[in-house]
Amino acid sequence: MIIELFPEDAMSSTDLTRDSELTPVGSLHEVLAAVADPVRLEMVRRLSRTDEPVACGALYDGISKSTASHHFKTLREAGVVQRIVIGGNTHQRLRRDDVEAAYPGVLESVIRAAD
Amino acid sequence: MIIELFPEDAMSSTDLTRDSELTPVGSLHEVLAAVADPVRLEMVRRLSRTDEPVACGALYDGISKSTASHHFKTLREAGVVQRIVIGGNTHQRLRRDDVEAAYPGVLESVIRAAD
DNA sequence: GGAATAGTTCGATGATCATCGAACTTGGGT
DNA sequence: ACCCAAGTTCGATGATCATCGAACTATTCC
Repeated sequence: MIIELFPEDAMSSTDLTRDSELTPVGSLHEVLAAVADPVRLEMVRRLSRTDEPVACGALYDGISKSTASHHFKTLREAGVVQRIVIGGNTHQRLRRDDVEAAYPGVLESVIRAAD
Repeated sequence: MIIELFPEDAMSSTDLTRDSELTPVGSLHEVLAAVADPVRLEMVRRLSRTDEPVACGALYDGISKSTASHHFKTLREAGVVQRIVIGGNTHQRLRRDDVEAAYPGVLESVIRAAD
């Protein structure tokens, strides 16, 4: 089984084997705007139920693949999630500790409020 | 000196003497969307420096009165601030405790992160 | 190699929203 | 009574963004 980790903004279809350097967490405004959207908040909520990477398909209902992909990108660019490929399948992992370090308490309290 | 308190959504220009029943704090999505905007976040940040109501004019720079009024309305409808008239001048008061009760830690951590 | 599956990207579209100026209202001061 | 200062409301405008389908890419399985 192959596990690949993507740097956030250097994703191109012909460049899939970069090492796992993570984008810094975005501005407070970016993070808040990311989790303010109901669809993305639900994605974050589901991700928060475990510390494991979660397959994309398990993170949303009722929207198209392309819309979901757009929301993943927004979350990734804000530094809230990280894309991880496991055995050819894309997963998302919540960057709990990174966001906590940048903005202590923000993500945790939002997740608690969303439950 | 006269102090008047407005219920959030029953504000009309001919109805200025209602008692001070406060709107419940809005949904998590409303609160997050309210503080996600940079202009409104700065308003909240300035309000958080004191527990007193603050005059409108002291809460923003570089935008028009009408734009500021729009942002105040958004914050009020989300239940984040309350409008208070003191001696004929409009002030805003941060509803710290109400938001804290509804979504523990959210507003406090955002304010701390904004400083 | 071919089919099937998973995800991304690309336009396009419609909705939401931040912004402004202008007109209006209200309250205070002269 | 009159004016001035402070806020609100009303359209209008431009920007941003959520959404979709379609086309494209990549990976696994047969």
